[in-house]
Amino acid sequence: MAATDDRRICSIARTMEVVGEKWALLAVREVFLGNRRFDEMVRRTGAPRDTLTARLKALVDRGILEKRPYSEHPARFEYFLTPAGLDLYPVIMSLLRWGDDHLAGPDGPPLTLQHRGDHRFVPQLSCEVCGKPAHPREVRAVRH
Amino acid sequence: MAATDDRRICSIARTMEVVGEKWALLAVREVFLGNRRFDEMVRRTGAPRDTLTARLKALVDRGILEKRPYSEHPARFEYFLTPAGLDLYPVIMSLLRWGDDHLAGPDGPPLTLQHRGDHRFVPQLSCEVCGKPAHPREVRAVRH
DNA sequence: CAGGGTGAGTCCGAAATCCAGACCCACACT
DNA sequence: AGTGTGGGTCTGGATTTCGGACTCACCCTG
Repeated sequence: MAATDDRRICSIARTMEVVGEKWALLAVREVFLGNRRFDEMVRRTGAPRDTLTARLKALVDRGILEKRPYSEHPARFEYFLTPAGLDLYPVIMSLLRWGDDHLAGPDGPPLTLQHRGDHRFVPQLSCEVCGKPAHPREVRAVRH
Repeated sequence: MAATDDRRICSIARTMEVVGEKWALLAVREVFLGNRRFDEMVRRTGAPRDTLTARLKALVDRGILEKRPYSEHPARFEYFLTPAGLDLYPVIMSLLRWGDDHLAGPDGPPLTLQHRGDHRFVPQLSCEVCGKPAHPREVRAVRH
């Protein structure tokens, strides 16, 4: 009977509420790639203009993007990443890595990345404290 | 006029198609936390039973989870991560880190993690090639 | 000046999804 | 006999998403 709301209080769930809606992360991806304008994002992502409008607004409201005019009069805008938005980089890169590893076609990953100009960038999870790569087996959750 | 489909071919988009639907990643989170059963996942995530049924089926079809019976006759099942599923760990941890950094309440992050039993685990993005932490500024996309 | 193009949206009705909650069935426990 | 549990299915309504057409203000070209 008890209306058991054992729903986990969790940073993952909270984050998903902010960036988990359809097209939100692809809009952010475009900004990371330097595409800051509405029409360009529509073209690159394939999102309905409608939906993209709503997502961008939400991302601005949530402090992930910042909307700046680059021309008044024909009022035109560009979207920039805030510091919080920049912090989504690991999320984007982890998704990219997984897709590269598990969904790449015969001609390999569609996009190649370079790190510090001198070697291939291969995203990986590590531990900021000890600096070593991290694997699920080595991590334990501690109820607090 | 040209029906310009400049949609980017991209591992991020492809990954989102697989795990980007609502509740999919939270179901995966539960399995990482050791909760392998349907009812438990419903309770912990708050997802509609319906939707969760659909997600689990999709995740199994996509090779991210594996459904194993742990009792026949009252037919009962548990879900396990496949190797591809385990590879989602960085995605989950990156989302967690972002939530910890940007959405935590006054009493800090809801969940603490431990790495190799002897220190706090703080998820971070690094480069597998050079082993160093990676920041957006240091990475360049190369059209190929 | 007419015609076309661009950027950033808005509006529309149709289609797909998601939702809460009720229901179901097979079994175990008391 | 009655209650509980596990893993669902069903239903009907609410919410989102969709593709495409439309708008509006401006610029550029001939």
